[in-house]
Amino acid sequence: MYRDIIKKSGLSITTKRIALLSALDKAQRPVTIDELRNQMTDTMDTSTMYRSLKKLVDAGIVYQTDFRDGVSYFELQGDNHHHHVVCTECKSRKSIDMCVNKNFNKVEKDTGYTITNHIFELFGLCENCSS
Amino acid sequence: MYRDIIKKSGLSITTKRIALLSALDKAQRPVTIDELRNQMTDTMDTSTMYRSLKKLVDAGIVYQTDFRDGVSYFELQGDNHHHHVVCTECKSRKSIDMCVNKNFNKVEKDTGYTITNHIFELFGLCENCSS
DNA sequence: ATATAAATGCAAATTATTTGCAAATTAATT
DNA sequence: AATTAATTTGCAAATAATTTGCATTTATAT
Repeated sequence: MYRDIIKKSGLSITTKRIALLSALDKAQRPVTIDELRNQMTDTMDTSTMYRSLKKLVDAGIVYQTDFRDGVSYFELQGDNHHHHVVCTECKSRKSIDMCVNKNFNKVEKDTGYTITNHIFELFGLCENCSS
Repeated sequence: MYRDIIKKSGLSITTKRIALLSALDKAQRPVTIDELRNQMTDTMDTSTMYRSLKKLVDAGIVYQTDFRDGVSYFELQGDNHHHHVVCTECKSRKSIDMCVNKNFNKVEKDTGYTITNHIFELFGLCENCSS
């Protein structure tokens, strides 16, 4: 349940945030703020979306990423942890299972930072654009 | 030599681009467009910087990354390939040696994409901010 | 040398994201 | 349950990074 997910992070449980997670869940792919708003039945102010998403990202609940097209993308961090390849030409994307070893103990010991989340994306040319 | 690096990518060799690479080389850390312009002796229009950097990034010469503070960062892709940890609170950063296995053959086979570059960043709390 | 293609500067536009503040909602306390 | 304190939300406006069109200059290919 979304309430439990939010609660575990220490954030306040609000109807808007539940709606937000529900919309992200429905999308099942990285979406922009605009796409996200369209997915939502409930209305939600853009600034509120940004503020809430930031907290959910910092809490590790939402995956925020950057496909280098000037917009932030958000995706629900589910069990099927994954990343993407992006064509630098046509901007098409595919999901990939590959991930860096998620055990960040060594980095934490070396740097003193407590790692809560990460970003990993591959860029290149798709089959169409490389020919 | 910067000329050779540019040539190998098939881009035109211009004084501006050489100045750009030289400035990135001097910086030896991820820099924003503004920081980069300050490093440069030669003047260069902002739009030109963006356009040239995009090509250098696509060519795999420059590493472009995103620390989630609304600005793009650029760093010369040298021999010392590395990534970073970023504090989500105070925005402080450290370099780390850790990288995903750079052998992307399996991904290329699975997706049909030709991988030219990637982004990988860790986010969390630094020692100060976690206490 | 000449022609073609690519890169540059300028000025203006676009658009994602942030901020301040008052009202509303949620969490904590008695 | 009722009250207080803390957090969240909406609104409107501001901020600032990035992009675009076009004419000119510079680099590459013939």
